[in-house]
Amino acid sequence: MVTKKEVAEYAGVSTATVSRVINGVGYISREAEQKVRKAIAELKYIPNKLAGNLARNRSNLIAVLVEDLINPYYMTLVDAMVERANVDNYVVAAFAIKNRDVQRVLEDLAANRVCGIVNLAMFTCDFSCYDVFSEAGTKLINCTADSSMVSIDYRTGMHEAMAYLQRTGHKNVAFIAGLEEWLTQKDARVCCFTENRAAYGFAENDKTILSADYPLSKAYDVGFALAERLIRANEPFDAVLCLTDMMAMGALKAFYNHGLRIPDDVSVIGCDNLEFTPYFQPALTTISVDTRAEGFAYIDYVLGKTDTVTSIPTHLVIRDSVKDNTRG
Amino acid sequence: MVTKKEVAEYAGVSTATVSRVINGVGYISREAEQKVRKAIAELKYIPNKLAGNLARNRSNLIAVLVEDLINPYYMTLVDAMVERANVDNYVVAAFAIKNRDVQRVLEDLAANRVCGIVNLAMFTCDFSCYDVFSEAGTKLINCTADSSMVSIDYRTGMHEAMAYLQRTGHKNVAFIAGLEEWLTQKDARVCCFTENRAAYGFAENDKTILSADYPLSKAYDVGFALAERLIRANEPFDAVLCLTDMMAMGALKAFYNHGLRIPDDVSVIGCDNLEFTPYFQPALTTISVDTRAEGFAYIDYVLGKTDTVTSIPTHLVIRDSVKDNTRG
DNA sequence: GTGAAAGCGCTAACAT
DNA sequence: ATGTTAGCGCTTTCAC
Repeated sequence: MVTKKEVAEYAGVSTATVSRVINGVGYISREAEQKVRKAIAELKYIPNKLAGNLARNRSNLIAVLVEDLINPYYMTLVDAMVERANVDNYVVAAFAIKNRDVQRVLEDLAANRVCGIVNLAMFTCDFSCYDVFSEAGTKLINCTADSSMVSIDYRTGMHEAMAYLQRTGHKNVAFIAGLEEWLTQKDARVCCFTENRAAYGFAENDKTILSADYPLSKAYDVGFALAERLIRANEPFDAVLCLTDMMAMGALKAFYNHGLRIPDDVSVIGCDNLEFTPYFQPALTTISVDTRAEGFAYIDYVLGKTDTVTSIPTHLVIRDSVKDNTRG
Repeated sequence: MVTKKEVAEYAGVSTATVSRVINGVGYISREAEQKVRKAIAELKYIPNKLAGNLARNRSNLIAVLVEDLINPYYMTLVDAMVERANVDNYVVAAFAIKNRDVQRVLEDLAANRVCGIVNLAMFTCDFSCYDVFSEAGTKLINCTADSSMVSIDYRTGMHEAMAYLQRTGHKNVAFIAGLEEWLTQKDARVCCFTENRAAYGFAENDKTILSADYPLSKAYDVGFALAERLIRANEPFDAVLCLTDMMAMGALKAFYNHGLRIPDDVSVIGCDNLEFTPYFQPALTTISVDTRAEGFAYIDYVLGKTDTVTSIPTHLVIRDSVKDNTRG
């Protein structure tokens, strides 16, 4: 493969000049630029990023840690990140944490001198793991106890959802949270719910806030299991909030299996607004998160374009899974 | 960060010796190995792959080209590839082709000297694009007109599905193929169907083999649209084969909207056995592809562990979306 | 068995 | 405005 040196010789200039036109940095004469561009085109020169990365001791690889690659929410996010990173010629690779030794993965990332790590997985890990990265100046997101630079404003969407349930005459709202107990109590969606349910006229029944072991188990399995638990619990409920759309998918199935009609017998609201939720049966009413903005924010931070915390908007998307009890 | 040289000095040997113990190549005395391992541990040495990649002019990056990152089938595949690649310390990154200039993506891959490209997307591209890679010895899958090294044996699964539909008394089987006309006619699943439908006693009605523009449009949208078209076509059908599970998802919704009950009014069979198809309503009967084997095969080929063509098995998974017409 | 040294292709500081 | 050159950290050949 043709090297920068060959291009330089072909164009009758030095490698530094070639670098300058490629990186668009420093002064170049119109004439020199012409010659270099011509040489690049004619020799079909393709810069070797491997060498560049080594020289500046920093790769153009951004790592995203996810629980599992099939999760549509994370992948929507990754999609947005890829898009944003690409405009600056960075590549993002997703690393699935599940079933793998986290320590080993991190060593891999260190070995490849990734320039940033976005942790989308909720695994727990001794923070000391990350020393090597902070030393190296790697940009970290959600990796340490530091307050995150990107925060999702779930409260707006939650309030819209709760107001909507109130308006449509619901009284007993259950919450399929799915996370482990201690995580459930920290989740912004759940907190917003427990803090405000009284104000919206909902019963304050903690027995209908259900925890499990997501993301250890798959979201739809968790949703299914918790919906069954809810049914068996014999507590009143006329609506169910689900932490994620995939949990809602499982819950829908469980209700269906038990002969409960949605939304006639029970209303369901999801969260994430995954692209295929309109195809759920019934089409799911859900809280939409601006994942594009979220993904962009992560990359902008990693690339040093932002250093203020970004708030990601959410809002309720109304479809067919909530019944209006105030009408016949 | 500590370098190989520092390790060498600390251990009182040369860098070459350190390399040897790390790569497990060449002769090393028991004693030297001890010292080196000790030095590595104490200095917390992490090899710099950037430098290694440059020196051997070949990265440890395997690129996977996909239509879009949210497609669960592709991501299941990518998941398997990641797993397999990781045992040899290779990293795989997925590149979404949609909405991006393919040429630009390929240049990116070339610039990063990826060691292999697995093309899972069905985009069309002048094969000359790939010259630069074959020159460089990059392993290519599904990138040129060459017969692929990995082939999915859809015929087995299709025969099982057709036999099952025959056994359960179906006569008019439609096929939601979704691809463009010319691709539909080349698809192994569709071909198997048209070649054998008569043998299974199904009507030979080409009007119920439906094409569209997948993957340009989303699979569920295509499935939805084609199911509607099928309903309006006024051709008889008592069962519908779908090219993919996601198309089936859309089709299910369309049938439901038109008051058709599945499987009572029409039977549906999907393909791929996505992990959440049990949660479709009804739970989807579908042709399962061994995606794990498929992903492994791709990586094994890229890593030069295989050079014979691998055949990936498929089989029918029976759930609740097909009615047994032979019983009451 | 082990070490010395010549690259790999590029960047960036410095010189001109 | 352009050229020179010393690394970046590792691999690998060749000599000992």
